[in-house]
Amino acid sequence: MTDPGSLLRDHGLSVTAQRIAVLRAVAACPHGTADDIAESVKSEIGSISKQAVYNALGTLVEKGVLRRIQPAGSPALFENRIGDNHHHLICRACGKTVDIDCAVGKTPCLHASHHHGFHIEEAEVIYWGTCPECRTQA
Amino acid sequence: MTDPGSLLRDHGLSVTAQRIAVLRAVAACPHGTADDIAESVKSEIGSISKQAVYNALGTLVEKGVLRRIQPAGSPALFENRIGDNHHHLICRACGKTVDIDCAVGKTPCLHASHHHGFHIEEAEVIYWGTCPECRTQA
DNA sequence: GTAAAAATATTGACTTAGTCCATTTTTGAC
DNA sequence: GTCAAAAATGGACTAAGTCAATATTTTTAC
Repeated sequence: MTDPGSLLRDHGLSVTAQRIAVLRAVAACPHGTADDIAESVKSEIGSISKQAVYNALGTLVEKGVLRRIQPAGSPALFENRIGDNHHHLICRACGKTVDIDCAVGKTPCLHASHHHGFHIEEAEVIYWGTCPECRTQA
Repeated sequence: MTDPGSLLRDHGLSVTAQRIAVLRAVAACPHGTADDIAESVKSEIGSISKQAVYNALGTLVEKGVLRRIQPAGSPALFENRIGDNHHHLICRACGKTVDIDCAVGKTPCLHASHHHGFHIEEAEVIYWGTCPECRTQA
């Protein structure tokens, strides 16, 4: 991983212990919830306020350092794998989330047939299914 | 629209005034939130409990009569256009949601390159962009 | 290195979307 | 019409996240 300090500076952000710890936590738990990340940060630097976690995550998503995915029926998840146009495959039963490379392979990998005058920025794809473990149980 | 009563019976559900009104409300406001639907139902049959709205919507989604979409940063939306594999285009600025026919045209229109042993049931696509009105304002 | 300004963090109340549960009412089958 | 099962009601509750005032830290300018 790039040094978190320079990563922040490069995006014009102040370097704070909280933000560095949040970056580390996202790297450590990919597809983690805000809460997972808060827990992970606490175990690293002792304590952090809920608000600081949300602020940091929000700012970092805004600057394009992190990506937020928000699947139906789940709190938002965060990941640091960005810019490669990958998608997500989520288990309906247990919520397990894995990365999936884009089926087509380039960005944007999809084109809407009729865009209603919208300017389309991004195509987000979520595959829903059942993971091997949950399939065995059923 | 199919008669709501038979639609419910066909799916093995009891026919109640609340469910019929919910079906009508979803037809009347496509891409409405649970709250929009509750309001619409109230104006039709006078009153309904919040719980009945959630129960009805949940059951109907489960039976495949309605579809739930849950975009980031928005409460769940419901629609009755199902089975044609269409997708959604949402304005980041104002939240306006429109239907988009599948770019490829058949179900499932996408195939994950590596499915990690998952059984994939559905590919959900959300296009994010800016609608013509919001684009003019910016 | 210091001080002022700007940015960020803390705390705690608050909001929104939705769930849980005990009770009452309605529905469908005989 | 009766009765069991299904659904609706009402109200408390929870989870995820936002707001806003204050305190602290970081950055910038000297």
